[in-house]
Amino acid sequence: MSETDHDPASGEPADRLTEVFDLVGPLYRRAQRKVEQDAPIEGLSVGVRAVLNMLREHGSMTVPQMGRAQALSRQFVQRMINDAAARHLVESVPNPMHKRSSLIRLTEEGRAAITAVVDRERTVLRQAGGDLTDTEIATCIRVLSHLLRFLDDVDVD
Amino acid sequence: MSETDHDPASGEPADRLTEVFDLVGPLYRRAQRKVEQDAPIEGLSVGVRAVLNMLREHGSMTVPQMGRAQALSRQFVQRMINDAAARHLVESVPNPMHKRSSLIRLTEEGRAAITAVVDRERTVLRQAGGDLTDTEIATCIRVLSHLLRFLDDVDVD
DNA sequence: GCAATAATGACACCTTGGTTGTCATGAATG
DNA sequence: CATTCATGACAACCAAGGTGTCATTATTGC
Repeated sequence: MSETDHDPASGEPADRLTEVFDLVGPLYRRAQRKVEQDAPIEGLSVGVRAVLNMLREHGSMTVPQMGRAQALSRQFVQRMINDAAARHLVESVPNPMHKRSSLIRLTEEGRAAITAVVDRERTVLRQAGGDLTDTEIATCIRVLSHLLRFLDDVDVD
Repeated sequence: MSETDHDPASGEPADRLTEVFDLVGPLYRRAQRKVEQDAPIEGLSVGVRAVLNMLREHGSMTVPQMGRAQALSRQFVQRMINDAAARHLVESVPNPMHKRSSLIRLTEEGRAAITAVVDRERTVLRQAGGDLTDTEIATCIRVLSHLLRFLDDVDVD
């Protein structure tokens, strides 16, 4: 049928990259649905989950830092953090570096919650991994990171 | 800065897959922003772009078919198609297979629009490709497809 | 030390991708 | 022929995420 009129195997890398992005969309949507259908146990919205996860892997940071790190608007991150704080998942501690913007830190409760969620996700992903090799996954990560870095010049706020 | 100094690359493939999804989110958001900041020339929303692109690569299909193909709700696809139809980017032609549900086909105008958008995106991606090899990209596509297929059991509608 | 500037927090509002629910209708199938 | 199923249309709704604005407070430059 109307296969790619340009031979994919020999084609420009750019064509293949289009394919990558055609996959990223559905993948993102489905993952999001899976997560929010799976994680209501902790009652974490996707946004809150995201910021908690940032804190989990990066350690304490300020709100604007988190926004920049994920190319999310400062205000959005703030809202998520406020939400999380209201549930005692994070707390703000004075920041020795910046007087005005305090560091956000996971509470024990928060750490427990995000760890539980991530662990649950990992369990699912372990099945999803299937026959994928480490090398393949590493390559995938490298490609995606590369693309992400390239698109990184967007400025929010 | 955000070196992975605390994140040992040890481990289960599942851990690496978590990384993949951690990349998919930001990538999706940024790509979306790039697209909609780049494509307002044609005035295509992300949704309309998506359905047009489906028609472009797959040929004419019915609305429910498109929904199933992308795990989007029938109604959402319909809205996008209606939108596109209102702008004469698609038209419905009688379907020899199903009397009731007509085939949606790209108009010349629609084909021109989606082709222009995709081409423009390709140009950007060509730079983004950089030093990525075809093999790497192919691997990435394989991994993502695999994951997508795994998450595919979601049912909408 | 003081004025100018930039960064932060707070809050309100908006857009939009996407779902769900419902209904009428017309087709497919028993 | 009766029933079921699929489609289109439309409305209500939700959540992710952005934008605009303002007051406040640091930080910087002089």
